[in-house]
Parts: sequence; structure tokens; C-alpha cells
Amino acid sequence: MQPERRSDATRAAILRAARERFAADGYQRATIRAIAADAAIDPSMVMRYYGNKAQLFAAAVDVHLRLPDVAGIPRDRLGETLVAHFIKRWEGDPSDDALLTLLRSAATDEAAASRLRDIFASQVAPVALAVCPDPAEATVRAGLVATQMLGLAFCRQILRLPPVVAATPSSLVVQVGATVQRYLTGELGAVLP
Amino acid sequence: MQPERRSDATRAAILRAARERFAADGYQRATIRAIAADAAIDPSMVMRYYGNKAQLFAAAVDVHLRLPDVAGIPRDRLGETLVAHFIKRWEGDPSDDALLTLLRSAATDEAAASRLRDIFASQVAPVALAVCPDPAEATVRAGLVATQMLGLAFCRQILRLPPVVAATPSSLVVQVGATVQRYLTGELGAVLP
DNA sequence: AGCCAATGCCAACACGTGTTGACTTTCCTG
DNA sequence: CAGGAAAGTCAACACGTGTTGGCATTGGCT
Repeated sequence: MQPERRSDATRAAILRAARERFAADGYQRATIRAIAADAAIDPSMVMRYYGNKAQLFAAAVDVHLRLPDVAGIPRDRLGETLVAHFIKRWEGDPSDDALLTLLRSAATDEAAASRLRDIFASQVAPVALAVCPDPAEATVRAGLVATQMLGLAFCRQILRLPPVVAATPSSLVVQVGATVQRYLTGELGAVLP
Repeated sequence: MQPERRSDATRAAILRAARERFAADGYQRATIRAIAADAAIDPSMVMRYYGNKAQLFAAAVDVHLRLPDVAGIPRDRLGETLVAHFIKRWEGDPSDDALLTLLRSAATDEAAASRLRDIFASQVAPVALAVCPDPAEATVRAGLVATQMLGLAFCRQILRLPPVVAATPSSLVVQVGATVQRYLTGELGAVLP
């Protein structure tokens, strides 16, 4: 379909460097010049191919969570499965830190925060809806899950809190998985007071 | 003790404005000029009284959690009590958003992250240690608590995720409190694999 | 080969930043 | 009242930022 431009290699190099810089420094601190230096090209190339810094950021965080299909998971193993999936996701390929990029930048950049909320609404909320018949209650459950999952990511990957960093993936899957499981399918007490 | 300098009012105004700006924008985006404008003084006053931006930030986040005394709380109410305390803490006086300031800035500023880790080690870990005899296990428990509490703060105050913002304090106390309770005193599965 | 668009590099602009130094005003003290 | 330190104001510096336009170079086409 696309005419295979000769500059595709450069475009990819810019995007790769941008993902790493944005993930490491967040939106503000990552500079066009630093990204261009990492990609070994001129800063003006970034502008030519991506317009401006905001559009480059948008391209760098264009990501989907690739959550596993809820239907294929035993109902009482949802928590562990989701935690295991996320840990593997952000511990794996370092060129794919889009989620960490968003988390880091969302603290100070409204556009990143908005994007993160979108991802939540379009990809986490449906999971809760699939296991909970009442939509209002499902939304509450999804919010609680986000609370725990983002907190885990923040403490382990960004704040690098020693005990959370030292914990093995398998122990986190058990301990945090139990919480997520309760938020999804357990008793919540009064849901709407 | 202190000689009651004549400039104390200005110093206080700077500190108040700095706390609000840092809390709203984080370390990078908050500018000396904006802080000075809020305090209705000249930017150079900030430098005279606080040296530089980093030292002003340090002064603005010099905070302690004022956690309630663990001894006075029934063991099976620790989770709810802690969650209730934190919610009241950061939902209350807006001039005292030091915790939010740290949380927001820690995502991109290593000094803020370090300070937040210190607060954790010196004020949250001891709580876990008071309810758990084994120090290694207590550290793990404290890390899990941080995971949930910071995740709640992040989703509610910074990301402003709609369902978490909409939730009432009392429902959060019940739902998240149960998680914190389990992290502190409940069964964790294998703790050190 | 010779054109010409695509690609890349260079220098510069306009702006906002933290920070500094010199000057003026205020107010306490002798 | 006179002196002087403290408090406050003003203008500027040095630097890094995103962004722009002009110029050289490349490479595929007829």
C-alpha cells in the first residue's frame, strides 16, 4: 500500500530513540536534540517527519495493552494472570516501554494523562465488564484494579522502591494477584455509598 | 530562639506559592518566575532566601506523614485507619500538598524520588515492623502497602481517573482498606521465593 | 547523462529558563 | 537625627529549548 519511502529507516530510528528518551526522562525532560543525537541524525529531521514534539510523543506512545482474552482464563485466576501479563509486558523488550513512558509523563503532562485514561477506559474497563454484570459496579472494580496495577508499576519501575524492586515476579503475581482478583470478583462491601 | 527577621512574611509567601506550584506542575514545569509572581515578589528574592531552585524544592517538600500511632489502633482496623488517614491528609488543606508534590515530581526527578523513598523507609516501614515480628517479611509487607497507597493517590489525585475520583472516601476506606489490611497482617503466600 | 524531488545538514531565530549583580528604598539602632 | 544593614527592584547574562529556512547531497527516473 504505502510506497516504501527511502527514509523509513530514519523514521524508525527517530521513533526508537524517542521511545527510549521519553521512557527514561518523561515528556518535559526529553529533548528533541537528545533524541536526534541518539538516532544519529539532525534535529530538523525530527520536525520534518513528525511535525513537532507533541506529535512525536503521540506517535511514540501509540500502544495497546494486548491484554489476554478474558474468556480463556479461569475466573478464579484472573488476578494472577493479569499481574503476570503486566510484569512480563513492562519487564520485557526495552524498546516497547510505551506504558512506562505514559505513566512517567502523565504525572506532569496532561496530554499523557489523558491518553492513559483512554487506555484505561478502552482496555481495562472492558475486562471488568466481562466478569461483572452490573456496569456501574464494573467501573468501580476497574478503577480499583487500575489503582493497584499502576501503583505496582510506579513503585517498581519508576520510584524503584527497594523492596518492590527486589520482589520476584512470581511472588508479586501471588501477592498482588490476590488483590486484583478480589477487586474483580470478590466482595467489595458497599459499592455506591 | 530565632531573631524574628523582618522578611519572614515574604519567606512564608514564597514557600506557600512554591508548594502550590510544585504540587500543580511538578519540579520541571514549575518556574521560579511563576512562583515569584504568585507570591507577588521579585524572582531574585527567591534566590536570596532559598539559594536556588533545588533548595527551594527541598524546603517545600520537607514534610512528615504524621501517621497515627500504631499502638492505639486495633490490629484488625489498621488498613481502614491508614487509608482514611491518607485520604484526609491529601484531600484537606491545599497548602499542604507536599506529598502530592513529591509523587508528581518523583516520576521525572530523581531527587524527589529519593526523598519519597526516604519517607517510605522512615515512616511506612516502621508501621509494618510494628505489626510483623520478622524484619524481612515486614519490609515486603511495607512495599506492598506502598504499592497500593501510592497507586490510589496517583489514580485519584494526579491521573484523575474518573471512577477513582468519583468514589467516596468511605467506600475507598472499605475497599482499599481491606487490601492494606491484608498486606499488613494477612496471609501472603510464599514471601521470599 | 540530466533533471528533480526526496533526503540530510547547518546556522540561526525567538523565547523562556535559572541565576547574578548593581541600584534604590525601607526601617531599626546608636 | 544619621548611619547602615536589611529588604526589595530592575535589568541583564548565559544557556538550552523548540522550531525554521536555506543550502548541499543523494538517488531514482526518463
